Amino acid sequence: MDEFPNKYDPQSIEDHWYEFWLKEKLFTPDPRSKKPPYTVMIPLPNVTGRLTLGHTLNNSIQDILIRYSKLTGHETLWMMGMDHAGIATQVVVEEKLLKEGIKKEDLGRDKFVQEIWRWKEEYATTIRKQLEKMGFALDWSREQFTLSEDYSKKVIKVFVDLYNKGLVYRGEYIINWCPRCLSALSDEQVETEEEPGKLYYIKYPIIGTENFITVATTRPETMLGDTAICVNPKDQRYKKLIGGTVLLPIMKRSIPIICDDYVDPDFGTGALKVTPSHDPFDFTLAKKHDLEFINIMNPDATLNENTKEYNKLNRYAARTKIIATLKKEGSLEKVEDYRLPLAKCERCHTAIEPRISKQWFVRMKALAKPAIEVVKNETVKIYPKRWINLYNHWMENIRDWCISRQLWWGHRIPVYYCSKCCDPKNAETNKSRKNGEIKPLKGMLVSTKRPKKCPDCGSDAMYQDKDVLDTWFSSWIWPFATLGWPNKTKDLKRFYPTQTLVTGWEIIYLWVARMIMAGLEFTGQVPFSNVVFHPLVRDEKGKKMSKSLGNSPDPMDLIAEYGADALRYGLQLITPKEQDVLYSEKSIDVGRKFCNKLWNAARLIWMNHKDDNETPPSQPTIYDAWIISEFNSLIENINKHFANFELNAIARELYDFMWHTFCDWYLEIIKICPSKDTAKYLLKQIIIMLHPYIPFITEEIYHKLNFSKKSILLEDWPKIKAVKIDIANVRTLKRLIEEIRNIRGLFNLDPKEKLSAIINTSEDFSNFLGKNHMVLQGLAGLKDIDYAKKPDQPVASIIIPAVDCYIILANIDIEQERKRLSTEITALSKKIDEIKYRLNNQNYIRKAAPLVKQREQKRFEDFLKKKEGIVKAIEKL
RNA sequence: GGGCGAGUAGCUCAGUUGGCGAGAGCGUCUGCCUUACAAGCAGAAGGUCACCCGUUCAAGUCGGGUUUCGCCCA
Repeated sequence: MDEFPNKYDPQSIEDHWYEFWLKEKLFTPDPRSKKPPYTVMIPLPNVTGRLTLGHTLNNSIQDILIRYSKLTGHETLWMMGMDHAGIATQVVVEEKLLKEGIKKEDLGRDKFVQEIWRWKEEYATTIRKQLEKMGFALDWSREQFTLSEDYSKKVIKVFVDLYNKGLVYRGEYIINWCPRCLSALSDEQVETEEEPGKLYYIKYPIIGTENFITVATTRPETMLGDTAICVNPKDQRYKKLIGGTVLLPIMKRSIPIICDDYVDPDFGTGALKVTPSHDPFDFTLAKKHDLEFINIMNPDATLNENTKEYNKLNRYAARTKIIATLKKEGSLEKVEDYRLPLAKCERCHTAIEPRISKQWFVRMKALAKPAIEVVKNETVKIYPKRWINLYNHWMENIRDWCISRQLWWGHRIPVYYCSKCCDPKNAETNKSRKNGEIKPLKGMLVSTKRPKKCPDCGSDAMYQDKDVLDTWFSSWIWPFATLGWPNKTKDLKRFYPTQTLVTGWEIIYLWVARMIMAGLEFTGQVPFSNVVFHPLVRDEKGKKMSKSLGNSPDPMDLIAEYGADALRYGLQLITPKEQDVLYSEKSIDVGRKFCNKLWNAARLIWMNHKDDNETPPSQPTIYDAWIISEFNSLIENINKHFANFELNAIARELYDFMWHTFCDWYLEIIKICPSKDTAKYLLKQIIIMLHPYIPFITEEIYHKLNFSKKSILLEDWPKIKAVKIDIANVRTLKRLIEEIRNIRGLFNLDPKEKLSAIINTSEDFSNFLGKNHMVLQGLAGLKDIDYAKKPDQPVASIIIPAVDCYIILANIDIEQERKRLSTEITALSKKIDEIKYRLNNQNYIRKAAPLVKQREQKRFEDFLKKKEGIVKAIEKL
């Protein structure tokens, strides 16, 4: 341990310390320990690919909380796991196979799923490696996967339990359908983008007259499935037509004209064509008015046999053909350019096709109610507070959750149908099962185990529902399923409910709200007491980072260049509390410089104080007392910030203290005025406080300095140590040095030139300076100091509270000095007038807090004295 | 159209319940390789706290309005 290079090299130490932590089992908690628990559940990364900068930020925050909690005496558990990420993973693997010329249908379900498992193993390894490189204190011994055999059992149990409680039903509904993935998507998996399109005005002849009614639509091809025209009942233009019939062009069907308040008379022509099977709005309208439903599309968004000659055309080709026909018929009134919001599949960006189909749903209203309550009464606290509004808004307007997906990768729905006596096409259970009344369909069984025989007819031809469950249906039970639920395990008892969930606000509905509901429903407890939302990482121009834009740097590249600690620290420094992060690589460089500074401070202490004690000094100097007192305020602030999850503020305070207080002042002072123990003791305290942010370098320094514990992670968080020495004189001295340095700069003096000074001050402070003149001389660059003497030549004057100091300058520019002092007098006079006005105000005297009044009075007196001093100084010039 | 957030130094942002001379980092400028650190040290310049009105002894901070930008929802 006698090597201590003057440049910090992260690459040479990081891997070693991670192995050390694992070997010492520092990340694996002991369920038998008596310490209070602190549990954090990682927002499970998807196995779709590598981690991004967003993950880096998210996980760094959790690591900071975990390490801080461990240092403050908690038994910590950071639960590791990954998400099978149904649709996302399936799409990625499908695309990969397509590039090799293989279609998933050619492989078949089982082989394709095997293919995904292979992919999963590969990427899980990559992800693990990345998390290790970042230094995260994850408990690898408890690692989970949402599609593991064990975890899957829990997911299936939840489905069956909810079904038995009447909270799961199969129903017909208009859903978001991706014609490429051939699957239902939840509302949250749909992204909307505004795109240029056209608005087509189509004339529908009114039967029994020569007139037309014109409707405007962005999707003319859906007219083949129209079953009504709808207008607003208050719309004067159409009032007489309500109850009439029109002839649907092309299809030559007659359809009714109805009215409803939902129709916006100002949009298009004010008349709406109603296509119940292919538009969510029209679907609701049709249910209300009991209209006919005509499905005109196949699952892949080609038209079906209900469309005559358009059969098998895809939707866009059909649109072109229909427009041509309408033109020929003279039914197309006009076409306008129009920007329309287009719904797309979040994963493959194909335009969504609304579609009526049979899907499985969870009834949400009853689950939401207690979940709203626990946030309101702060059993679950949300940081920052403003996200509560969003949570409440969604929860109060919650809709049933469509949980079936037409995918191959996922938990297969545990519903079995008898091929003899059950027709699943008719399996509509939402009506019969309302109000918790359970009337299972004939020949259908919902069960955790595959049945051998049909419960109704005894046939052994039972087959399982082809669909799988939404990914979020497995992750909403994450906080307790990972701890052993439904078994009452030691882990569950010890670590559940968890303490803090850290996540991005974009999954507040998808995940956070649902976890709260599941926790309450299945464990009777909230899953966590705190939810900390952190911002999104954007690039320098404010663009969201994404793979497709290619603007997200690979954290691994950054680690290779700057080190993991630099990445972690730099990121924390630029992460605001309530705004998105604008990432710039410069900030990582700031992190690197910070690490290097810390490294060198440790190096200095290693060189000069290696053999000191690591305990507080038994005989502190006044400077020791001063730095300990400064450190006390730091501890106080940081503890406060931790309580509010203000990690950015902590990073800033630590930066400022380590660099600008400890290094710039204290370490410089003790080069001149020697001290024992304090530097080493404080270094230890500082690296303990920095450890949650920059674990590698602090562990390295800890060992280089031979501190006593096996790992810095086993240390205790610093506590405030009362200071018994009056340190006011150190503060004045510091101020004096700053002012003298300022003068040096202003007069462009050679830093090597030693100056002479005359100081007039109190007896106490001159006694202090008498003993401490070396510090003043060293740090301000003085040679002689005269006390209680008046300057007899032009000088540069420094007037601060309780000290008048004159710097003797051989070739002083008198005019420059006069100007400087006059400017200062003007500023002071203005300030003095302001304060004077306030001090004399009756309301101020009556109302202001005593502490404020005291401070203002002091300021007033200081300003007056300073002005007086400067006036005298000008006279002497 | 509805909601949320933001506007403070050239840039990115801090600024607790109103109360010290509005701060930091980066950038710019000046001078320094001063024995831990040039990935450094010592300094400087730079602000009508978006705009208007109000509450108050006192407003960057609270209230109302205007405006620009960003995001979410329909």
